[in-house]
Amino acid sequence: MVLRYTAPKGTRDVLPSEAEIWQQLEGLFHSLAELYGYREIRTPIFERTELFLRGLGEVTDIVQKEMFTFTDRGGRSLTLRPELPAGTVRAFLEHNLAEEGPVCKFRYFGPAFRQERPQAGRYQQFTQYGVECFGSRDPASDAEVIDLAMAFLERAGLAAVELRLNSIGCPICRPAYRSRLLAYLTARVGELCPLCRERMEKNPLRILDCKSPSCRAVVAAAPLTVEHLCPACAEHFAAVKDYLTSLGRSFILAPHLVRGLDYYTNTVFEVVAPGLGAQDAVIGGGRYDGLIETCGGPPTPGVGFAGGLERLLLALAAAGAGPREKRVPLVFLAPLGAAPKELAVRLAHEMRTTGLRVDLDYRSRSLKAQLREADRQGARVVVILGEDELARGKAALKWLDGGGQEEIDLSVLVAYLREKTCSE
RNA sequence: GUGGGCGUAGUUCAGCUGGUCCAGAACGCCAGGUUGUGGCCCUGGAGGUCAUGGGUUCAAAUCCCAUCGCUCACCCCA
Repeated sequence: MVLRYTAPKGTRDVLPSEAEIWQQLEGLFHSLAELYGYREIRTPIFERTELFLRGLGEVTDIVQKEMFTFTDRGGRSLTLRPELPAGTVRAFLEHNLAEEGPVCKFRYFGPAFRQERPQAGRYQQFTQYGVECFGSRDPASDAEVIDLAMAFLERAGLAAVELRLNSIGCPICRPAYRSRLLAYLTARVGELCPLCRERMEKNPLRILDCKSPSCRAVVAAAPLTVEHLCPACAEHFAAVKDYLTSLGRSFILAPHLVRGLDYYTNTVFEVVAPGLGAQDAVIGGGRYDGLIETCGGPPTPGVGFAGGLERLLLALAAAGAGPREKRVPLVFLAPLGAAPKELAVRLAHEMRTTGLRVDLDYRSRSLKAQLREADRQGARVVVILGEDELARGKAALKWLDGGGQEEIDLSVLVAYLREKTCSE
């Protein structure tokens, strides 16, 4: 088979059979976030490049090698958003939404783009959903965000997940911790992988997260962030844990968890699911009290999480779980002959106008073929329109789930079908 | 950016130590078995330049090279 065109690398088509699950998950996310008070915000798919440089940090991998950047005809540098929080912050500041109240809570859902080699659970275009809570420093907000993330996964049908939690401190306690860590690592630098030796300069915290066995051995005895929090951070972290416990959300302390984006402070967490291969985090998030200021706004605390829908779908498939599909009952029209077909076309129009889901086969095939088609589509009932029935002003209704067959006057057909199929 | 695996019907795959393979199976699709009755069953049918290009050979889906594509992993993240 010679294909002239294929979808671009790292992108995928959501075919009709899958689109239904997408709709359900999207709907679930919106309705649940709504219950928690997070209102939807939709921002552009591309932004000025500088926004991401500032927001994400110039030394992050995303900025250094993963952005889809282009220049418009006016010579401005634009970038397809690699994540949604930056645009959300921009809109928050641009429209002075902070004026509407001390705490602003947003949810978002939409495509994001990163130019990197695709692999299981990682795409160049993926769908990011998440929430942001701006303006609250309260640990209860951290707990709320995490609770919402977990509730969403739970309701989506993903039961076996693991919530991993850590605190990486704030600008007050982190420098001190950082130098302690560096002192420890410098003594054993020879045992680190080449990559981590480079990290010593740029981002030593990331070494804690390295998967290389030799680094893990070094890191096992390294000082931990949680042991060097300032009193405020320690208190905050303790409160987050207490809140989570009282909400019935169990978690696993992950002292080596550090997230790859510069803007995180205090709480960081991720939710991992089994069966996902190397990319097993379905949701990641945390607190980022410095982000809004970095983007040019007033000092404003924030917490949030972001998840990838494609990854969630993979996890659901691996777990053999997922939301149940619930479709509107289908009425299938099966005309036999020219005159009945003409009537069927008009009937279908009328029925659809009244809200019935109706389909028919225009190919004028045998009744057997039409019934097979109805069955294939999962129809609830077939309306058989033959010359005989029409002559008597009637139609035959065949209920496909074993309910038998009956004749109904054409004059009351639509009302009858509505009553029978729209009641549940 | 680096490394491994793979590209055969709509789908999942078999065939790959070269020769009844100008290629098979299952599922799906179409039709018949029931001159107007689905799902199960039976029968038949359609559907593939074996990713593309080149090479080796009397002979290549099968060996070699290149290109393209997919995939997994590293890096990093959703």
